[in-house]
Amino acid sequence: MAQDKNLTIQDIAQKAGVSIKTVSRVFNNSPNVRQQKRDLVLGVAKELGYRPNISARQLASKRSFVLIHFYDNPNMDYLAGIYDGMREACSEQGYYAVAERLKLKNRSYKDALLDYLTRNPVDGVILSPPISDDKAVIREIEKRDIPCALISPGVKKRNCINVFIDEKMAGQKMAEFLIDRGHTKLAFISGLDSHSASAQREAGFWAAVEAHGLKRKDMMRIGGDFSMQSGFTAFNALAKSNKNITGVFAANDEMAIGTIIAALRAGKKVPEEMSVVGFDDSAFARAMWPPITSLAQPIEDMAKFSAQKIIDWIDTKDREQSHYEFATEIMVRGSCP
Amino acid sequence: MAQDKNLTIQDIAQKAGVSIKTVSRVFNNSPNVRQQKRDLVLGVAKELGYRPNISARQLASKRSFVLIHFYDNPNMDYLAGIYDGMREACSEQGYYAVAERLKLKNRSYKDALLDYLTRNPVDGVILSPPISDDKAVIREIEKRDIPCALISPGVKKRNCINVFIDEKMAGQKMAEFLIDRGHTKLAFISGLDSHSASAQREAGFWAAVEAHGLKRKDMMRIGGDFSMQSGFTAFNALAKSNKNITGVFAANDEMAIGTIIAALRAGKKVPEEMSVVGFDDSAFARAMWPPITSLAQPIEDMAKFSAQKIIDWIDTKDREQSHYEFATEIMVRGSCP
DNA sequence: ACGAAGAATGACAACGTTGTCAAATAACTT
DNA sequence: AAGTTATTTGACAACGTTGTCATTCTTCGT
Repeated sequence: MAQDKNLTIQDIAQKAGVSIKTVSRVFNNSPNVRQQKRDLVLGVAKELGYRPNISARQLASKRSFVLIHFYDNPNMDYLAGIYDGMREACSEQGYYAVAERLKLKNRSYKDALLDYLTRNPVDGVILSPPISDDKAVIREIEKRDIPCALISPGVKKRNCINVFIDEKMAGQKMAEFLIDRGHTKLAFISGLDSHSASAQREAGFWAAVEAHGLKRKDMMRIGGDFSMQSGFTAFNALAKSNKNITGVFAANDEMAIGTIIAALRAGKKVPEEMSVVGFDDSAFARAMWPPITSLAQPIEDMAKFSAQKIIDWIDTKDREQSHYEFATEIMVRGSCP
Repeated sequence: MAQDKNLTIQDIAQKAGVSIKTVSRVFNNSPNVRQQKRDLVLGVAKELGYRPNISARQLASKRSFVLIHFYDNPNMDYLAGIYDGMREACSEQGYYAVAERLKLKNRSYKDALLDYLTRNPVDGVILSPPISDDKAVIREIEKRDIPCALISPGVKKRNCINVFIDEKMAGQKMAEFLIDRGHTKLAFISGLDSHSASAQREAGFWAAVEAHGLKRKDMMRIGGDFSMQSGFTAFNALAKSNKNITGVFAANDEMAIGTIIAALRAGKKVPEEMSVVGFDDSAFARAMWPPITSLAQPIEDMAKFSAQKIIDWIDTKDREQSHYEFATEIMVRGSCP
């Protein structure tokens, strides 16, 4: 198998003794092909190492074979994870994975979307936070009957494929991780309000506080914006208070890093005098020193799964289900061992 | 202009009163079309908002309209810059920008390349360090007559488009920046040997030392590998020596960050007791605290330019020149103000 | 065992470009 | 002004698929 040469459907059809159209049907998972022929064709194709010509497919079918990921969160780690996952699913099925930033801050982002959609037809869409919660965007996509998957949406939509982790439970797990290690005075550093995930993580935080009978007045809640910078300021707020916080839970890794650096500058040892946990398991969290204990979500798997489900949806014109929850894992590292 | 509807060459030809083929010629910058007709066609096309159908083009011409960037340096900032630059040039010309990692560490990377090239035909290639110095890769690409641009190659190749900055001069500039601020005891933290850029930056460093009559024995040279981790260890080496180094030049930002964090942990203030400069002007260098003084190269422009030149090369079957040098700039920030 | 209905198959024309090659036109030569 | 040559144009057949629709096989009910 895996020969070169530009084989065409013609070649396969000839060798298998069937018509061109039957081969085409097999490769499109179309119904109405006897299993026996299907196997025959697949066998011959594999033997000869045939790969369909995407351009011809696009031209004839008027499909684009493009799956696009619209995002507005410039976290490169996260994006790379999604892209890799998408690509894995796509390349198996002869689709293209594409990513495009949609800046929600710009007033005209909806026009940009429409513009993009008319200029570059796409067969499926994946949205990540915060766009997975943008009703206007989702509406436009639904209006065009484009299959759509939402990664970690704040509210699940019934017409989309929803792929998510239990953010609240994850938040609770992280808080309990701190509590289990003896910390009773905790701080939560929140992210941007436009990301509903931050609020859910916070809810989990408070649920853990409640469940373990800790006093709310020993807790602190500091508003951040997911940036390293806001981690610095958060630490300053912490230091100014006399709450004697020893456990910090930042809603993402960048803020955790910011907190740790500010702490180091202030001469406070991490984790000896203060433990910090993050969220996202980013590359920098691993590279920091101390490396940061963080919650890992299987973002690459989630993206791959989303892409796979969208492709199924395109192929079958029907999707089985719309809710898929993924498991998370705490990566224990030096910042809170 | 910019109407919707799927216009075809046919429509334009009709409205302009010329043949389909003439329109095709105009859109391919083919020679042998009277300027008058060219303008006419272009005008009509613009008025109607025509956009060529890429699939049909690919199918008929057997070109892929794909420009691919092969890389093996997982620095996301750098990659994103290159990708954005490529995409800008590509989208103007109806090309696709694609990126693919080639892991030089894997013994089979050459097979992976060949595999990729036969599976996914590409019209042009852009290589970034360290791949822009890999002779085997370059040879395979030349063998297939695929136009190729090298970004920051260690040695320029005459059959490729070479796009670069003067690494040695840049290194010298950074070292002199430290010297100008009164530092006389300097350290250089090198990167991986496989990146020739690191050696050139070091050469610049020593040139500056020489030019300013500083004593070589007051200097330190510490081997790193571009990772944050190696920045930590570098600082430790620094601290152990009794050279009393006050100015550190790291061959990239990650190592500069590592150095600073290690310094903070050791209770050494940056920049008060020690100044640190980096290289690359990465997002994290800007976000750190203190933010890091770093050398910015116009990587996005360089990539856009490379893509543009490759497309010209494809179109005209001939390239004008092969060496293009870009200017750099020191971004002065808190780590060495 | 005979239709009727449904499932499986194939012939052939799209799809929107570019390549080829011949025809028409312009630009020189002498 | 006629003969050459170069430039410009266009007709028509690819390119490798899928859509449509007619045809042939199955299966099932009676």
